[in-house]
Amino acid sequence: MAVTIRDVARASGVHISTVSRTFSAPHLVNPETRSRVLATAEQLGYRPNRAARALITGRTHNIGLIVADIANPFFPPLIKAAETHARRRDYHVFVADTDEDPIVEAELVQALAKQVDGILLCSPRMSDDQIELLRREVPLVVINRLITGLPAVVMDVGQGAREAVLHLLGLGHRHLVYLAGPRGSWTNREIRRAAGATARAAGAELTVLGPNQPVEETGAAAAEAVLGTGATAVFAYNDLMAIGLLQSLQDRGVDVPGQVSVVGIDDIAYSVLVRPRLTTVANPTAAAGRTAVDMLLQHGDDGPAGQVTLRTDLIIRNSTGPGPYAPAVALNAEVAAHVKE
Amino acid sequence: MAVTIRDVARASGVHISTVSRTFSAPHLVNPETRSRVLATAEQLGYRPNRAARALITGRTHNIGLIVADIANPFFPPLIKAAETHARRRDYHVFVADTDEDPIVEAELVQALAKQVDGILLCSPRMSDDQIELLRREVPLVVINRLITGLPAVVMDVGQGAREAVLHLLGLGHRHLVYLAGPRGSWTNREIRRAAGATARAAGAELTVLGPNQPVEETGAAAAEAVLGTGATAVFAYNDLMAIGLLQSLQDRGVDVPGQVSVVGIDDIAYSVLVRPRLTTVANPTAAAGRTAVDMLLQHGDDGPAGQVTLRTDLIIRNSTGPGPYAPAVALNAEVAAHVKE
DNA sequence: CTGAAAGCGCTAACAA
DNA sequence: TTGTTAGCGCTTTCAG
Repeated sequence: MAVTIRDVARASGVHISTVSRTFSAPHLVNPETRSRVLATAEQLGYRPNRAARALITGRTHNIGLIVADIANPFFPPLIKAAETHARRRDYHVFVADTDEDPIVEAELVQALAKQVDGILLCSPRMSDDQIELLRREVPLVVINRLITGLPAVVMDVGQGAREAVLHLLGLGHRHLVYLAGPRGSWTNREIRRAAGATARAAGAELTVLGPNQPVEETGAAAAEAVLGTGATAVFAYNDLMAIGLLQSLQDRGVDVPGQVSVVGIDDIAYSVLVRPRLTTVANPTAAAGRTAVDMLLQHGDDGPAGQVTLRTDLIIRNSTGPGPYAPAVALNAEVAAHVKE
Repeated sequence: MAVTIRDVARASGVHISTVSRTFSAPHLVNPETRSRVLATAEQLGYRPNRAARALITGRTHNIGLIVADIANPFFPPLIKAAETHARRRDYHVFVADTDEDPIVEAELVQALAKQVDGILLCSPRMSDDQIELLRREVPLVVINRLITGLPAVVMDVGQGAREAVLHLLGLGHRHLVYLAGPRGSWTNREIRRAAGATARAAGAELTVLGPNQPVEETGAAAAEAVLGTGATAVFAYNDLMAIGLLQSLQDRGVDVPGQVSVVGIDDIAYSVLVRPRLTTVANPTAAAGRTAVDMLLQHGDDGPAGQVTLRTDLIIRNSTGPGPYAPAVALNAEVAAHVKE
């Protein structure tokens, strides 16, 4: 089999515990001995067996990352950032995909629990109670959801939604559609709440269409319904749906943003690849991934769990344009004041 | 700490080895005893510690999956398929991203080697020698690359390239551009070779532009160069580049496919989201992911490594149209005969 | 600073 | 069918 600590000990003429120390507590070993051990280890190609180490230290140096759908372009940048950041801290990341299914999600947490030092739950679809139960089995950090007492990093989609609605209002739109996301999504609730409050405060109408699976197809399929409402602007749960809608509207001969304005959320890479380029609320997914890893690894150091909120940014591109009403130039500030809670 | 095999043994009044057997060789234990053990295990919430098990069996039940860039939409469907398929066989998947860097790639293999039962190398950028060295440390299955003696699953991009070029030729194009992919990519070499041979056999011209990083930006940046060649059709290393080029051409007022035809490879989800919809060679990425997992897990059973080639399919959409020459209706069959080696 | 010894949680012969 | 006995490769007291 592979070369073990014993081989190194023998080859360098010391006891295995000295070899062990050389790797896990170098300062406790004589510099000369240390370099000799290191040299033979190097030469033999020795690499500590993490499973064995985990057995005794109780730390696996693995992290679990559970996402709703790897194929959704929202996740890859987050996964990538988390993985790279974790690796830099000598951790490996297990990635698992739940296919948007809360049952699978719970099973995955259980399956991974003993294999990892903690799990990053990204956009979980489980109920709060469910998560509450699971957190006893394994340290959890939740991304894109707020649960009392649980460490979390969320992207402030509420603020983003508010800005987006204000943007639309300022453009002269008075009847908006919110093309909702999936049931069980905290993000979806946040957006809906914030968008609703903002529209209401301005005396504008907001029609909610949904819930929907957060994929292009549902966006495209919603075109008829959107047109049926008579609204002149649509705010979608994510860019995927916004893009699906955008293309579907254009395929029907509806001009965007001439007749209908469309705004998305996430700022996925493809939002600049469609024409018109998509106006959207940028989510700091990479930062969220890194932050979540940090929170998980600090877990225990600073007692009670923190909750970090990351800023979002409205990026105005070409899928939004003037609405049928007079541009409410002063509206932005005015409404903002109202809305500020 | 967590509940161990000893707790279960005590609680159910048997020896730990009986508990062990209940889980790893159920048929060797009395049905009554078994159900009793199972019941207490269930009740105590016992879950075998995989690290401990791995230590003795030598099998971690983990698989490593190394990809060039998670954020490249080519990979997520493959990752997802591999992960789901592996999980069904009770394996977990470590996903790692190399950022297209062969050095990082090699380091990752080494780091993961002891943690996993094998590694799936997807579109590796390393040299053959490098990979040859690494395969001694850990079982490897390579995706999208052929290396003598190494199990591999490849998507037949050569055939796809041939079909694509024939399609273009049949449309009346005689001067094509191949917008190349990254250096070190086997896929890139295959495409180039097949496309070149096919064009040559038909007496058409093929200009190669590259190598390039396989991202939208380079596709967009290549617009000028493409126009400069005077070619009327472009075949890109992947959809990302094709889409970047497509939009960049349109932004310059060049009609696609009116003036220039564009075809990509991969058939990523976004290829139908752009207008015109992209003509492309569909790669069976999900099947590749599943097949690779199977090959890795069968490793050893059937001795020498197999090499599986998966079919690709040309999907004709709207980014390709008539070229300046007479449509060579009969050309397809004719050239195909020539090209068939 | 280094060696000896005792396990981490589990499996795998071997006996009984 | 079940219990006993060794470890897997490593860390961690505790002596020396």
